[in-house]
Amino acid sequence: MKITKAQAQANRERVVETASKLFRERGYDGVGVADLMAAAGFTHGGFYKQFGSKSDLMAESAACGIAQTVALSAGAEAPEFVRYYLSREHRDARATGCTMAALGGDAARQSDAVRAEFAAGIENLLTVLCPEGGAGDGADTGQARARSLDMLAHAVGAIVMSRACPDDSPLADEILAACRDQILASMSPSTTAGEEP
Amino acid sequence: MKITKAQAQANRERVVETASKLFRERGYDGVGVADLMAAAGFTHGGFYKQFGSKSDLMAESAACGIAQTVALSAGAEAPEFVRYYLSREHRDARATGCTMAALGGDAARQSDAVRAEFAAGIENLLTVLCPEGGAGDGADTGQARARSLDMLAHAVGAIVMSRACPDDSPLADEILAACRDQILASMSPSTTAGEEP
DNA sequence: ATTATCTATAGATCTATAGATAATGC
DNA sequence: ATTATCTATAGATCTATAGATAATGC
Repeated sequence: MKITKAQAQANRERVVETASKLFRERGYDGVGVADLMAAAGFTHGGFYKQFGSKSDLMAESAACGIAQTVALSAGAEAPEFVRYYLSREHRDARATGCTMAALGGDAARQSDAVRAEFAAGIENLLTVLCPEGGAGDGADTGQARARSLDMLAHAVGAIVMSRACPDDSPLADEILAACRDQILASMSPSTTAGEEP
Repeated sequence: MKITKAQAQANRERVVETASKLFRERGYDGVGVADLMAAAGFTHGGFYKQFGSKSDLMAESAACGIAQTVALSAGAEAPEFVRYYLSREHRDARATGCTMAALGGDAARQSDAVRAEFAAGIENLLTVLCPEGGAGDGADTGQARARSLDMLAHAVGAIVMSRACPDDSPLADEILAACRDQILASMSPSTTAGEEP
């Protein structure tokens, strides 16, 4: 019943990826260790040789999930990304969609370790969404960073609110459309400069 | 051990209000029936004479919680409400703050009955946020309604994202400030008309 | 010999129900 | 007599641990 070291490492990664999806689908409290290990193809006893606790895995799987969103957004133009993020397809694909939208509310009630991974994920996403806002400390870079944070929270809120409505609810689609139009409109006039007086 | 009919009704309402707060603080799965009844001052056995199931109570307490936010926003000017909603005080007061921000993510994984209460609550909030968008079907009322939905999702997203960061994280405050400034700026030029070409 | 995984289980939950208790309201 | 609440408990979870098993890797 024992396999190679490399296989063991791959098995561990499979557990993290499976957890990342199951948690997004059912929430942190909606997935038991036994459930999760069975979904990854193991028995639950082995879990505690791979991870210190369920909470440790939650932090690791959050980092894994957010990294997927960062990788996805790195290859896309901003409006293209917004159109995907605010789509019905993304809203309805909870298990593979954005971790912040699926688990942001749960994260608020988790350990600081889990929330630190969320914060780190947001910072990583910022370096991709606004590369110019990374280093430096001027008013322009601060402005770009603020606008990216605002856009991100705006998009996350749209998905959260849309998913909180019943399936096939017109309101759910209305929320997505309203936010998508508004975010795209706020981006088109000028991507970097603000419109404050 | 029996009390008057009026007292029994008051007791039932106390359970709903206690649930509304405890759920916002710890999530739907974070509060057991025994916990909840003890917090309201009862033993857990009585719960099932008051409610059909825990899920029934979740729907009822969601309606109760959202009604509080509707009542609060009804008495305030829009910018005043935005400044309160996007404040650190509101973010840190989970048990008494907005139910949609606290439980929107959880609601997505609950029964259609729970989500129907969320949708109804959003509609109620809309009649308060944009009275002009209620009846009628013209382009202007549709625009006002879309802008209100957008503003609501935007504000909810800001609270969700801010709470997902560690306590005392600078990023958590930065998200609030960025969204507050952006929402206020988007409101000040013209409240009803859009800025599309 | 080491170690990745499995079997079995302890101990603590959680939802829901059954029957007892005691005060209201006819 | 009715009924709001309480006591006690069933049955199903859930996290975590202990010890067995069997293949790797020295």
